[in-house]
Amino acid sequence: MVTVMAAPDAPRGRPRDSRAHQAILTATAELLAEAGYAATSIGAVAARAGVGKDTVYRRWSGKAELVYEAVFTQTEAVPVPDTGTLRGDLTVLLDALVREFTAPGAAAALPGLLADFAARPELRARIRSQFLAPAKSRLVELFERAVQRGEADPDLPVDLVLDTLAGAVFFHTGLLGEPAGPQLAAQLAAIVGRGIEAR
Amino acid sequence: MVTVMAAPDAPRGRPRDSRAHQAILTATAELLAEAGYAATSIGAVAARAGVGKDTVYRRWSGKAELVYEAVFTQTEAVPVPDTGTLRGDLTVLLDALVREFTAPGAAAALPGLLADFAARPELRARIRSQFLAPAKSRLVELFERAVQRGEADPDLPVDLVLDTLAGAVFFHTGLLGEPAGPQLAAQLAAIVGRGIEAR
DNA sequence: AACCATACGGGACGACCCGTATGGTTACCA
DNA sequence: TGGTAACCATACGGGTCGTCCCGTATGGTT
Repeated sequence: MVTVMAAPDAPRGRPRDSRAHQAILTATAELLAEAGYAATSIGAVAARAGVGKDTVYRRWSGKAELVYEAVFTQTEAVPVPDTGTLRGDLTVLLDALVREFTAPGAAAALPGLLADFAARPELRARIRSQFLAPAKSRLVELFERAVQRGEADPDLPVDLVLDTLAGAVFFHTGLLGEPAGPQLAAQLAAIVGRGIEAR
Repeated sequence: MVTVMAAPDAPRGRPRDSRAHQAILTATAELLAEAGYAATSIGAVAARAGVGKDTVYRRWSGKAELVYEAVFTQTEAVPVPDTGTLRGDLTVLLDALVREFTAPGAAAALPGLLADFAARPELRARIRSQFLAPAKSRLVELFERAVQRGEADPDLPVDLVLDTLAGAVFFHTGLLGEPAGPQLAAQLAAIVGRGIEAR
C-alpha cells in the first residue's frame, strides 16, 4: 500500500503551458482593438498567439467567455474616495465607469459581447453577477455614506440606479460612440445624482 | 403630343412583387421572436417567406437593415399628452419607450441589432438619427412645456438625457431581461425627472 | 405582335467560422 | 522507463455568408 490518497487530483501528464494562457489573452485583446468583436474568431486568436485552436478550447468554452476574461479581468475596483457629497462620490464612480467602458479593447468588444451574453440564458445572469458586481458594491458603499448624512433615502432601488448609470454610459459611449471625458461623468452625476437625493 | 416627358425614369422591366416585400418583413419578425437575432439569417428568412435570397438582397443591403425595418417601422410616435408636470410627462414617455423595447420581436432583436449598428460606422450614425429621433422630438416638446412652467432649465443637455433614458431602459430590459412594467417607467421618471428639475 | 428590361424562385459557388477529432511530439511524474 | 496528458498542426463535417447565374415570368415600349 503506497500513498493511497495521494492528493485528490495529482497533476498527471504534461502540465499546461502557463505562457500560452497569457499569450491567448493578449492576442485576444489586440485583435479586439484592431479588428473588432466580429472579426475576433477563435482561429484568428489561436494563430496570433502561436497556439493550436485546441489549446484555446481546452481553457475557454467559447468566444464570449474568452473575450470577457481578456477584457474585464485586470480591472481592480478601487473603493470610492469619500468626497463628502453624494454627487461628488457619484462623479468619481462614473468617471471610473467611463474609463473602463472606453478602454481600447472594451469599447470594441462590449456591444457584441453583451449581445452574446444577453442571447444565452446561462450567460445573461452573469451580466449582473460579474460585470456589475464590482460597481454595485461601490455604489452601495457610497449610498450608505449619503444616507448617514441624510442626503439620500435608505430605500433606494439600488439595482435600478446602477442599471441607469451603466446603461447611460454604455449607450452613450459604447453604442453611439460619443466622445467620453470627465465632463460626461460630471453631467451624468448631475442628472442622476439630484434625482436620488432625499427631498 | 402625347406625354413627351413620360416620367424621367419610367420603370422598365418587370415590377417588383409588392407581396414579397411584406412577406419578407413578416417572416423576419416571426423568426426574431421564435429563434432570436443570431438564428435569423437571410437564408432562413427567404425560405420562410417562400422567396429567393436574391429577392431579399435586392431590397435590403443586409441583415441589420432588414431587421431594423421589420421591427421599428409601424411604431407611430404619439405626442406626449400634457400631464401638467415634468415627471408626469416623463413617465408617459418612458412607458412608451418600455413598451417599444419589450415588444416580442424588439426584445429579441435589439441587443444584436444595436451591436451590428455600432460596429459599422455608416450604420452607427443612424442609431441617433433613426432609433432615437422620434423619442427626441417628444422629449424636446416635453421639455419646452416644463421650461415655460419654470420647472426645468432651458439649457439642458437633451441628447444626454435621452441617452440616459434609452440606455437605462435598454440595459435593464433588453440586456438584463428584467421584467418591465409601468412601475419601471415611474421609477425611472422619479430618478431622472427630479435630477433635471430647475433648482 | 415583337421586343426588352427587370424581378422572380432556385440553386451553386468559394470563403469563412465553428467545435471536434486525429496524429506526432513533448514534458512531467512515478 | 512507462504512462499520461498537453502541446501544435491539420483535417473534418456542418453551417452561414454574400454573390452569381440559370431559366422563367411579367410588365411597358415600339
